[in-house]
Amino acid sequence: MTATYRQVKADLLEQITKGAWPPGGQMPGEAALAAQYNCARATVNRAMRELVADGIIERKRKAGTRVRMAPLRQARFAIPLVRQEIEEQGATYRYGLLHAAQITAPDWLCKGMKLNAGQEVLHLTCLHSADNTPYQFEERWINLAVAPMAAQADFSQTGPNEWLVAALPFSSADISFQAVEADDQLARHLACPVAAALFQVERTTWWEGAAITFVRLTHRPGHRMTTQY
Amino acid sequence: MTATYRQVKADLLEQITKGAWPPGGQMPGEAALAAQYNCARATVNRAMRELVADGIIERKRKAGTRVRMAPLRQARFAIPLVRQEIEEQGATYRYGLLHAAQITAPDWLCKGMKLNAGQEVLHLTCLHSADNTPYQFEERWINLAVAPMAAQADFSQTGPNEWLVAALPFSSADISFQAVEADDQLARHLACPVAAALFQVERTTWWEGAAITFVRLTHRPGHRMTTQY
DNA sequence: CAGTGGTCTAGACCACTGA
DNA sequence: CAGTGGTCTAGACCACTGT
Repeated sequence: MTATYRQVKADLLEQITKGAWPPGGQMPGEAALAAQYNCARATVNRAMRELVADGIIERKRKAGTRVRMAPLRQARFAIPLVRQEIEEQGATYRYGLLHAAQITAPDWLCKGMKLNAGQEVLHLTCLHSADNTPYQFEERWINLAVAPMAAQADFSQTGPNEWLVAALPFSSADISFQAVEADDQLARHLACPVAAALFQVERTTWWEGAAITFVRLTHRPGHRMTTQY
Repeated sequence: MTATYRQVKADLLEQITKGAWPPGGQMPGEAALAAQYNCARATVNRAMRELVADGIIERKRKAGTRVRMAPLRQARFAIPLVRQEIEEQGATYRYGLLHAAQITAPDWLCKGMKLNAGQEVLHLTCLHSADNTPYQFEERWINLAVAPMAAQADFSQTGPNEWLVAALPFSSADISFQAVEADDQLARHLACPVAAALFQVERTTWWEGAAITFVRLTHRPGHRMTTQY
């Protein structure tokens, strides 16, 4: 009876769960397992590579494979596009551009985006609504040195995020999540009391080493971000 | 000149980034690419499987491979153990158990953990400090039906999380993140003003379909969770 | 039904690294 | 330096699914 890599992976996971090899303990080598499962070494290899990706085991050449001491707890979460997020809840999405202006990047922004002092950026503020109630307030700065075409783009109908995703699809980013108290501006736009606790996401997006955009997304009170692992 | 799967992956990514195949557009099949890169089909296959995992492309049998319309934006983040998180910042970790009691699960908890009404749970509150200032307030409920040994465990020296990780290492979980206003209890324990905005994590941990524990971790003001993608 | 990706194999060579 | 995982190959069969 030969085994598929899925079966091998599942069985190994079960053995680990049952404690066949204690955390930190060494597991048999690929060759041994291949013999045991009556399959090719490549099959065992794939199963074990996935277990590494899942944070269950660690492998080192010569040293062999070990069960992780503390299982690496990690989760993936989707970075949502506001429009999708709202529409998936069955609500009507509405977008409004509140303000747009070309300005000289302030110091704090230059630091975060690694801009040269005096760099021109496009500053936007927008509001995303669900069923006509404020859902997310967006404040964004776009680096005009990297994305000069943003100066001509029309953000009155479509959010800058959707424009950017279309214009520069594949990029990397730093993200941070935090809780903030609503200041006057946030309270006004999100129709909530001043000092309400708000969930805020900040994201700096990079394109070939240069920052394209920094965005601060502030959600209405009670917003939750959820995921599983 | 043959190519490794890394080279193939990198080159495909570059082609995609350059727009060689527009979003939604079809890419060449594995056989064609293998010929083009002068490598085995398995090599191309591995490269493309990783691009799928990265959310860049979509593949279907017979239909072929396409560049994703909207690149799947997703990020991984590590679920930290408070102790590690604090020690990595170079601070001294201190743990304190504030309260422990066996109680009957309240209704709202039964819903979240899918418990039978009247189920006994262990309720704990703890404080994690960094350099002797409050860092994270933990409120936890443990399902004694699934983890009866928790009733005998000593949580006065070690946090329940570390105990659980050791006792039941591999499990799945639902997580949610949100901003909350400090109530009296939180303000007292975290030494912050009432109504301060706090970053809160809630996590339900499952073991073979049954909830082991529900935990609510509330961080001191200003806490940020960060990651990259 | 036919084309595409999914997976397996048996064997090979290589790179890293612990003993 | 020797053992372990990392990767590649050439070929094969299979499963799914669009046409």
